[in-house]
Amino acid sequence: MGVIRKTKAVKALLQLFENTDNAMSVVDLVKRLEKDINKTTVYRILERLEQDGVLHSFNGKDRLKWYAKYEGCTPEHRIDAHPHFQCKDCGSVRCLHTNISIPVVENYIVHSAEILLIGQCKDCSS
Amino acid sequence: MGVIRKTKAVKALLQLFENTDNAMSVVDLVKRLEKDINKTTVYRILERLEQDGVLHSFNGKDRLKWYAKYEGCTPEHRIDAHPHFQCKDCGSVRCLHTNISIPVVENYIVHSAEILLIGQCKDCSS
DNA sequence: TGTTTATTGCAAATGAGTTGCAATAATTTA
DNA sequence: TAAATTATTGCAACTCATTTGCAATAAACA
Repeated sequence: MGVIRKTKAVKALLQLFENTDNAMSVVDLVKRLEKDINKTTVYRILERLEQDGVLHSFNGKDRLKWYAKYEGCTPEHRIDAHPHFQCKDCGSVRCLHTNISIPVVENYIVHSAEILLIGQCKDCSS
Repeated sequence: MGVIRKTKAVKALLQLFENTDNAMSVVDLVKRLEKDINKTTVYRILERLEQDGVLHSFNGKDRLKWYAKYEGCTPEHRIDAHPHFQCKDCGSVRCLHTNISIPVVENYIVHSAEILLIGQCKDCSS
């Protein structure tokens, strides 16, 4: 578990996650930071932050890579994973704090689970 | 619900799904059929077959599009979705016939769920 | 048969994510 | 503190799955 240097770029990225529980796609993050940070750097910082347990990543229905704050779960203990919800109208993604138990499956050793619920968020259904 | 013409290309594709319960990635299907069917055509036939309820698609951990036979579930009734399992060693994907109940989530209308379990398959763990 | 409609192939485009490399910045060591 | 080592960043070019436009062909229908 290396130490992450709090460079200017790292700080700028972390700041975007500070005031929200929303997940953000890398595409979106790259766009928001493109004036200050290079695309490649964004990808690499996110990778480091995930390795260090600050963020976690998963794939959206849109097949983009999404990141959100890690909030407690350890990499070894992801089987009772929290689901993510993606709104099919606006595309936004949130971590849900409902834990879903994954049953033991015969013939398969399950290490982790990615649960993506798809539907409509509050804003888009009203 | 349109009728799918059983063209030569459609038949060739369906045949690949006939004797297996495995899911197949589009990349793999394209490769297997490249002598006879154009890549674009493969993509389009798969789309049609999904619209017609013959196949269903989902995303793998590898961010590829995967297809498998549909087996009973209707598009309107996917909430108690069956999970898919992807082996992180060999990359193979299977539909599991274990139904997982998705809890009702406040503030979100859940239409469907994508549950991907990641781990080791029988072949790779022995 | 002639006309409309669906299917296919091809080439080129799109766009997310990655790689190699040189430049810079931070840290360590002498 | 300066030199040496190590980590971070930017840039350009690349990879590769998926999509698009368009013309050619095949099937269905009148």
